[in-house]
Amino acid sequence: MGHHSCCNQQKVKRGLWSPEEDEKLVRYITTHGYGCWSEVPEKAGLQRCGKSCRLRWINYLRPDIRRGRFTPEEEKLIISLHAIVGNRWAHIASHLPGRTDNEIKNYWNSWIKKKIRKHVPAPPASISPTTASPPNSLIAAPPCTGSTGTSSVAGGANHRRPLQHPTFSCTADEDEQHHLQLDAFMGPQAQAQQSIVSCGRDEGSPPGGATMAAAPPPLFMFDTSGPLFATTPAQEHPFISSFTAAMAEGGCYGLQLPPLVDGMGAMAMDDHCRYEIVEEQKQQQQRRRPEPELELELEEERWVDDEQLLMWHDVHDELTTTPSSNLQSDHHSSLLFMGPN
DNA sequence: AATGAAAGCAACCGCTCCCAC
DNA sequence: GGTGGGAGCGGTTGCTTTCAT
Repeated sequence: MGHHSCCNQQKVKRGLWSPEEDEKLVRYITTHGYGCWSEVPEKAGLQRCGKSCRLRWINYLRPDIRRGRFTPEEEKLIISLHAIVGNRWAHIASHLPGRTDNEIKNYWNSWIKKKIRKHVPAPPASISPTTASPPNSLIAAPPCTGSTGTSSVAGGANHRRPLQHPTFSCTADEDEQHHLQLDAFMGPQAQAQQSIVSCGRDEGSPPGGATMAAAPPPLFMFDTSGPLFATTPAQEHPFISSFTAAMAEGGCYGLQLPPLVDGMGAMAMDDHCRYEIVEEQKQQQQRRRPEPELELELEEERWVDDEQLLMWHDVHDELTTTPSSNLQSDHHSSLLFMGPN
């Protein structure tokens, strides 16, 4: 435990910020900038550590901060991005102007909690590969599985309390409408889920347990349970066809998505290379095979649609221009797609 | 009206990365 | 190449607010 080195050197105040402290910090940064956060407290006359000042500024005092409820568009974006990059809140936040990673993280975590709670009453029998859910509904595993990964938008009866933010307030009916819209958005993805078969979860994510929260299923996956590069009927899904066509047109890697991280392009080598990679993926999958109900849930939640494809391109463009050192996510490494060939 | 539970949110903690030396 | 400090990030905690009974 203990505090940061910058906090040990002086007696620092902790806890909530007072308006006076906020004012001091804002006044200082707006006039001097924040070249070195460790120097900010002293120069601004605050008895806080630099990290605390930074956090306060970034999460609350920044002039461009946008507060209030997430719009449906923002929610969609968060969901899509989370499916792609996982718990990289700062990265997700970079796609939502005015939103902070902390805010998105809090939103996501509370959303996950709602989802889990919603499914607590569901008897185990309801989790059946063929009967568990209506077409547009996605299933959450019971809490004992600890599954909190990428997930559906749980609309319907389970509802939020009235909005508290004055800038984005709405009535309960509007709130309901808001989430119905979100459900409508999520529907096609659930329908497309059969297009995808699985492989490659985050390294180090054991089956079940809370770590699933940090290891959402990748957006694109491939089947390692059958013959190498076997085509599944599901791959005939229109999305897949259009997707592979787009890949071909874009001069991408043929059977694979363009790499999200540096070095992944090397995976598009020869068959021998691919074979080794797939074998490795198989072994990893064996090590972390989910429990049956979890597996079902993951299957339920594999969804893609054209909008996600566009999102994927955006993110890919960004990630491929970002130094790989900033993108160590195993999540990215699992982002492969094997086409119908 | 009182009280406990749930939800929302701000802030802290610990870790990793980056960079200067 | 090794080291230390600063910055940034994700996970977690705990306080406040709101809801339900």
